[in-house]
Amino acid sequence: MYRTHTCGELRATNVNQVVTLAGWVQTIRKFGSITFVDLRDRYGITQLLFGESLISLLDEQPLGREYVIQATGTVVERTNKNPNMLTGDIEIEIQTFAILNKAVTPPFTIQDDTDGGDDLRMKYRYLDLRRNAVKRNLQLRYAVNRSARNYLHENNFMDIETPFLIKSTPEGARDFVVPSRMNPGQFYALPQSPQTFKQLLMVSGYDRYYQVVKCFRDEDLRADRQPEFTQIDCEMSFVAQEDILNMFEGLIKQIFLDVKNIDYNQTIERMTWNDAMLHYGNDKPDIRFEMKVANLKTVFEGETGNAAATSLFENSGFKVFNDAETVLAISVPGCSEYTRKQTDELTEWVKRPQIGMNGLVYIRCNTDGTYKSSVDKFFDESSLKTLADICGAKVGDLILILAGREERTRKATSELRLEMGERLGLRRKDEFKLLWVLDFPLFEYAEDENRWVARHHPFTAPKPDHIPVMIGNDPTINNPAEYLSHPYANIKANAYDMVLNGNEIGGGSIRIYQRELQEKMFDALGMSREEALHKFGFLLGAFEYGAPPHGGIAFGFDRLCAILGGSESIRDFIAFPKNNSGRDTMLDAPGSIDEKQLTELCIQLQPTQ
RNA sequence: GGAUCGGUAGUUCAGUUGGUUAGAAUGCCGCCCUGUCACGGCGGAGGUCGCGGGUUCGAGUCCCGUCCGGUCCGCCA
Repeated sequence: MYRTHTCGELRATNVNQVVTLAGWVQTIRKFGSITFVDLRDRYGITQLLFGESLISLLDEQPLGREYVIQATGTVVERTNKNPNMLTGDIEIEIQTFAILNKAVTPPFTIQDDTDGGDDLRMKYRYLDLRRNAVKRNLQLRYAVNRSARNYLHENNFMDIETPFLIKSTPEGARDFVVPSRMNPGQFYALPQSPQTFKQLLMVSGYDRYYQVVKCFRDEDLRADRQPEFTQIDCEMSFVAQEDILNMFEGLIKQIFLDVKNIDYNQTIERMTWNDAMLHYGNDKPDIRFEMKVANLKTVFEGETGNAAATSLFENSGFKVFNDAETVLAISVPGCSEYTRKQTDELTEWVKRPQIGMNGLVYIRCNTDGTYKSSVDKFFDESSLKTLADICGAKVGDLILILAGREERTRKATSELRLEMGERLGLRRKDEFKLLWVLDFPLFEYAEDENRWVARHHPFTAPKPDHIPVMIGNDPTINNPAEYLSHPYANIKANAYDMVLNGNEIGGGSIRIYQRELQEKMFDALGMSREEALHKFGFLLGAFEYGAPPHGGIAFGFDRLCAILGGSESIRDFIAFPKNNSGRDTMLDAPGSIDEKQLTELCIQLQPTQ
């Protein structure tokens, strides 16, 4: 053995023991005849003391940062203790040491506050991983993994692996594709998720399945998105929505307890998708703070908005509101004293292309009970008061109003709400609020193709009482302009998302398990009978051999870890992540392949456009 | 596919209105130091200002193109 102890475990109780440690040189502090060396391994840092007798040896074999060394000596109590270190009461008085491997000077410092930028740390990820900050994240990830596995195991779930080389599916994200040498001209696809396999496992009778599994989607990336990411993928048989919600509330609570030592004993709130959109403008609302959206005038899902407000707009002569499809407002608490400069800045904020509004109207609910707005020309004091009351604004609030096309306005209002929540410090990283969002629409209208697409995926079942609507109606959209009045537009899915602090951390559904309904679904998505058979014949066939009612959920493992770790970026929680362009800068992947490999695969490259 | 910000010493950054020899901190190297733990002191080395072109007497600085990276929209569950 190279060592008797790790660098994190020696304490005052070990004094006088002769120990051997092995690890990396963190820092060297020379004082003429004595030298201190901080030795680091995965478990911690221990101070080594090289005394006078070792001076000449150190001259012959000088140490450097990140050298791997082995050192033997006696544990002694320090004269100057360091209360900031776990091993700060002791040091090792070295008798012998050996350099196991030299190291060149790393391109950035291996410290908690490194001087290296993201780019460089990714290129030398194996060095970055030595840093505490990154190590802590990976440890947290492992803790979440273990907690989830324990809980699922205790509840009879069985970990079953599913293949990575599968077949391309038409719906959903773009597939990553792998050429098959043995089947020239043909390709595997990497799974976007093990969705159909886990359903087949249900058909096979493995009534509780889980997997911590890689999924692949070839879409453009963000800070919180990777081309390959990990899901905690689960499926259960003989369950209705309520059973699933209970089971996985248990899972997330267990993770909170094991990983964060938080006893999440409050009821997990439930909200319909409609309410989420109406009151938060968002299908994954952050409910750590209120600031709900007031629907002054709205066309969302046939909602008419507030009649009093709407008629006020009609009488005001203020075209912006009166002509707008939708007028939404939020009441920002305690901001009535915002200066002109601040409201102007907010106006600029909503006018940025990412938000895309034309302007912002505000009403100050002054502390003296008066009202002052940016549209005083059109609304008298009593009208402003009426609007403020409709918005539920209190004295001291600043009401922010956006108007325009429904979809954009709602999204912008949601963004504005989150931004104001952020500015007011209402989105605390150490506060956790879970929420179920239920009753999503089953279908979404795809304008460019004039057809329905599955909002979740094509295996999601409608709410039980909406099944007849789906079966009894022709999915064809004859009049694109009025797709909203098509019966399919109102079919709700038996689906659920788990939301944590405004992030979707998990989502799933009760599945279709009857061939007829599944065929109707493919039909509704504009897939021909032949195409459905070709792509999903195996699933339709399986449903004929006794498929049990089933449903499941998948958690975004990387993102869950990031939120629990208080970080914005999932990259910090992945040992070897890819950058914004899907590149691994350490490997320099993806890369080109040999002509020989291409020939074997019968692949000819085209010049890039 | 689009928008936007950035690229200067090993690293993180500063660099004025276009003007002499491009700076700081940190890291690195050398010397000194027996109690440091962000050690300290003295000295030193270190630059294709991403790349290509243009404007100009003169470009790190202005313009065009290009490559790389960050963030966001579209896309994606």
